[in-house]
Amino acid sequence: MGRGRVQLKRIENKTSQQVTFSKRRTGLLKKAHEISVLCDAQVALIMFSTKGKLFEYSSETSMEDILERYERQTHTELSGANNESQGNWSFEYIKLTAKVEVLERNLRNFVGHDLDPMSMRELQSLEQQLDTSLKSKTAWLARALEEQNRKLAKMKEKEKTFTEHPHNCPENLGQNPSTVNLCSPELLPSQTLLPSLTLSGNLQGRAWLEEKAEAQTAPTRNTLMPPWMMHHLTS
Amino acid sequence: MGRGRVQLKRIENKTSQQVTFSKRRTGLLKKAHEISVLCDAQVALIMFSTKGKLFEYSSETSMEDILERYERQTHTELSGANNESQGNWSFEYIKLTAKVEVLERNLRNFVGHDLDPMSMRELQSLEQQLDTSLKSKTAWLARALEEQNRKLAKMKEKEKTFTEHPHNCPENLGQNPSTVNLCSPELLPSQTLLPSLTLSGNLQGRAWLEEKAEAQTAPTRNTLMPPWMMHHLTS
DNA sequence: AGCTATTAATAATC
DNA sequence: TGATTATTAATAGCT
Repeated sequence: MGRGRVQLKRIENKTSQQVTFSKRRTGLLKKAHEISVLCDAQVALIMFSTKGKLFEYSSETSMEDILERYERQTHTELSGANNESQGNWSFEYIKLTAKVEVLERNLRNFVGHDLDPMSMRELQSLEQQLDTSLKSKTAWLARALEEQNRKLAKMKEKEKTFTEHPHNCPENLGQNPSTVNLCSPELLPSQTLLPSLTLSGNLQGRAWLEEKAEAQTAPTRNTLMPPWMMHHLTS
Repeated sequence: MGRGRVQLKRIENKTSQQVTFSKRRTGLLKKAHEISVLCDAQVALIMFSTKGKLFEYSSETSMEDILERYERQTHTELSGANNESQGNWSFEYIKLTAKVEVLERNLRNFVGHDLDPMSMRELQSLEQQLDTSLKSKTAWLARALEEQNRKLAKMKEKEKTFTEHPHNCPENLGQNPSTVNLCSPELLPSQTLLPSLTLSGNLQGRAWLEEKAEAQTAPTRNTLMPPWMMHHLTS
């Protein structure tokens, strides 16, 4: 809806990208508000500009409420270990570590391979790979934690027996083993990380956007939305 | 943009409200996707229909990532007490967080771009930076691990002693408060991450890290958006 | 920032 | 729902 069609592709010119972002952002916020009012829907919209600036909209109920509801509705099936309990911190840390490593590896790959078009496309699957990687790692972590906990539980029990003789053991030694120990040797980062991800052979469906971007090849004017997005359109 | 203007007011007729929701939802999702691609923005959109059905969109990076980033950016609260080990942890964690953000941004930048020689050099610098940072992080972790392992060894020994001499209770085991415990409750991750950190000097001033004020749209003419919404448009 | 020429979204209707 | 069409709304390209 401007003077000429626009193809769904990243605007390279920083300035016009900025301008477009500003205009479309306004439009998007407006439409988000409209649908929330017209259809009495709860809407949360979060946008980060390239420079990292945050823009947000949330319908009547606070953003936090909506996000909470979202988490509730999505994270229901996931392991309840997501609570703010002990393991979380270390878990998050390890997660980040993994992420960095994968990112790093890919960057290295990037540099080393002089960035041919293939690599570029492969790069686009990075996020998905990250997700996968983290998921596996999570499983692994869970197993490790469980084992560790079992050990600690054993220890604790022994201590308990121990403390039944107060005169012999005045201190409460149960504090330390009461928490999951993420520092066990098995959890060394280097060992924690999964084997390197293969970049090759991960092209499934990712090139979709780019292909659509070059509209010249597509005589049919099809929807501008990628297939994966259609999933959300099912009502 | 239909046959007649539409008032920004809740549609009473349930059926037409539903129809409108369906149509506009599609449009909104599409536009969210478009702006994310065109302007290389991170976008998260969450919608709950009146009936409670969830619809969502998130640009490339996962929804969780975006929401995380959102929380990080909004909740600028600081955790109060920082003891030694805790401080280290937080610091490292925050550093990692920042790093991931930078990495992701750069990856996003590279994808779809042709890497010019300059960028290439920047990339290498980034990599170096990462190595250094990761090395220190690893070193720290190693130290923590060592200590933790020592503690465990002691415990085991104690256990052994206990088994052999039930009435003998070794002292000061696991009492060292400075002992690194990755699982200590005070280290809850949910307690905040600082706003983005600069990774270090040689990353600043890069073309791809360019910090520029966003060109803001400040509609003087009162469009359909209520005043309170304008807040989001304020720089 | 403003100003159009145009395209895109969509309300009404079938 | 899904398609069609008449209209309005959003905006790309400029200044």
